[in-house]
Amino acid sequence: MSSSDHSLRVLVRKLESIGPLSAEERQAVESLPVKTRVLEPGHDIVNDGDQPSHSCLVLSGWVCRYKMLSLGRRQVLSFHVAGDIPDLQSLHLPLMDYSLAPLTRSAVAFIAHESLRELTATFPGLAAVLTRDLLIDAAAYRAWLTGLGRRSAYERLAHLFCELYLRQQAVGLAEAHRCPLPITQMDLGDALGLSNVHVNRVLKEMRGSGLVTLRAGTLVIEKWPELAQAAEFDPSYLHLRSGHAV
Amino acid sequence: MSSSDHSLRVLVRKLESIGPLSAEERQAVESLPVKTRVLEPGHDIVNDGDQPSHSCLVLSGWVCRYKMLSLGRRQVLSFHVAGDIPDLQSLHLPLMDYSLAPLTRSAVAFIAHESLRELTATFPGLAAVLTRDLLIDAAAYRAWLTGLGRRSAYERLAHLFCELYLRQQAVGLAEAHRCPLPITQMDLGDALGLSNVHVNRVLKEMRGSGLVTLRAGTLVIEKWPELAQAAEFDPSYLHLRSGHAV
DNA sequence: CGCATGGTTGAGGCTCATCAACGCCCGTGG
DNA sequence: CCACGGGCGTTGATGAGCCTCAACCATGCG
Repeated sequence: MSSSDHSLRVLVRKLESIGPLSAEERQAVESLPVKTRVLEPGHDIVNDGDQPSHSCLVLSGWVCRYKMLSLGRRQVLSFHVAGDIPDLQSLHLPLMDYSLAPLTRSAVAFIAHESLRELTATFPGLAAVLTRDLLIDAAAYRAWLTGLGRRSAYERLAHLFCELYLRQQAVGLAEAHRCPLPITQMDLGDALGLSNVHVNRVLKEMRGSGLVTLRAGTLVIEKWPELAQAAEFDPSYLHLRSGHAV
Repeated sequence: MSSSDHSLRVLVRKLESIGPLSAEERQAVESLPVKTRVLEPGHDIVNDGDQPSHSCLVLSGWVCRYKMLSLGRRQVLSFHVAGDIPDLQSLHLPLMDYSLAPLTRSAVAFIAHESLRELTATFPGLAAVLTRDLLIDAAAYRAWLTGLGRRSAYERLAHLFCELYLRQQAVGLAEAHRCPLPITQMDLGDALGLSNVHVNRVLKEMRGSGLVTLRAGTLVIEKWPELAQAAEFDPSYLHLRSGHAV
């Protein structure tokens, strides 16, 4: 079931934000066989403990990785937008150690591991880009870890906003000074190790200081320099190819 | 400058804890050219922002990854023991986004990226094992992230102890119910997002409840089941080949 | 012996969690 | 068309968990 509507272009765009692709490589990516689905929040894509035979490319909407603890405690590990393949690592590490779920209505394309193996065997350049993508992922974990361990609630939110803006900009999903952020304050809290109540209070404070406004699923960054400074944000961990002027 | 004393056996042992190696692969790893050094705490191995041309294999002692923030805030991202190559990712991601430092007097072997590239080009099986190692690293980040975000101080310490015990057991560094842990309470705090004072208090509490004792650089696990339960510890994220009975 | 490093303990305070109530928006069904 | 309900955002009150500061102790080393 090939994609007739070029939905795989979001993947090409993402990979090109990481490293250059040849025309052949672009072509090979775009003709990957996929199964497309539209998913609603509340229905997980893959679960902790699974051994999936496909990986999941996000085509639209927002998806997150998360882990659960007792007493309903949830930790969101990352957010994903169009172009991301959050469970790419299951190609090399069969057993899932986290779950994957849509946070909004999302379209995803399932790509068989077999297809990916064939692709990377044929195009070592693509294999290298995908490896880089996995390692950039790890760099993002390091940044989040630093935030959870040593940043205040205010700094954590500021840092997350910087990251999400730049990542979306890199794949053409952001406008000047604004980008989509259609997730609940609960989800933000679960990502930042905070309660939804406290997220709300910090957002109010940020709004008051005129740095950032989050409303109706849109993030508006009014003062990028101040925001980046408050977050001690250094974009190098995203390892983006392009500059990121705002 | 080859290793005359087979110091690379620690690497073989580590890689075999991840996946099987053929005799040729073992031989190839053991004959990697390396430069060995002994390093003292306080002198970083690699720094945030560097673009190293070598990766660093730990031969003995304890090494950590860390990131710094303003006001002296430090976040330790991982601990490493003999057999680990903490900055292996610099082979694919040239720019370091964290620093690497010894926590005790440590012996390390520097392996040129060029040598590693040659090795993985010749032995795809080794390339696969190294990739798996990088991804297991990411799994550990996820476990730590969950701890920092959603676990109490007590649970975080318990979880860390479980991880460090099993990882050392996997490469033959642990005895029954005990293993080395020669790092300061300050370092533990910087890893767990806690102050050294609070680490001290929680350790006292654990000692009191008879679960775990940490003294003179040795961790003694008196009640593994209770400890693992308190931590909600699930070892699957370590993706070890062997079972891990205690 | 004196000093440095790291471990231990107490007092007080701040950040953030929890609980609870209320308002808004929007979809749904009578 | 309106009543109802659920999800989400907002606000207040209270308290737990952990931090900071500061002092003191134990150990090891020159």
